Amino acid sequence: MNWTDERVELLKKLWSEGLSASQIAAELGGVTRNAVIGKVHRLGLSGRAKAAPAPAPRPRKPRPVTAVAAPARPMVAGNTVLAPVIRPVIEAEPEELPDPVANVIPMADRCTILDLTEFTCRWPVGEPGKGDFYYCGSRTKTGLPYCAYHARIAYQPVQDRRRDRRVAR
DNA sequence: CCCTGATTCGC
DNA sequence: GCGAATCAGG
Repeated sequence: MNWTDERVELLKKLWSEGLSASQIAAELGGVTRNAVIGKVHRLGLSGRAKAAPAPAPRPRKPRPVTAVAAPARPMVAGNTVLAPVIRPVIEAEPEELPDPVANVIPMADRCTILDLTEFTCRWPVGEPGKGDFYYCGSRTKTGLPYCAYHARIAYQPVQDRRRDRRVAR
């Protein structure tokens, strides 16, 4: 590709409009950004007036939404009042979430609210007051109120939980 | 590591 | 004159 009058005019126009050298190169086609910059200098139109405030502030990747603290309802187990469940703010990648099908809680682990300790997973299953309501009861992840499986679900952004449910159905 | 423009220098 | 390579910087 050679610098025809036409291409030079387009270069001048785009450069004055504040496009970056690489953008102009892509627009023209057949040249690299180095070629554009070189030409710009040879034409003596370096140092643009004002356009392009900052060198193309690129859009930032949207962060995964972080989980919000759950309502702090004290849990009672026998004489022991368990600390309210506070959900730490943790970022989780949706891809890392466990397979919902794998959520089979062994009968041996299931327990009522009375059986909960700081070492049993407090993930509720079913509706309170209904017949089949129980807690996961698996060994908790150290320092967390849930087992490894439910911790990952608990700290997943709400939007993603909703999406997963839709997909699973 | 993505990008920016500036400069150099062999062609 | 051209532009790849390189540099300095955001």
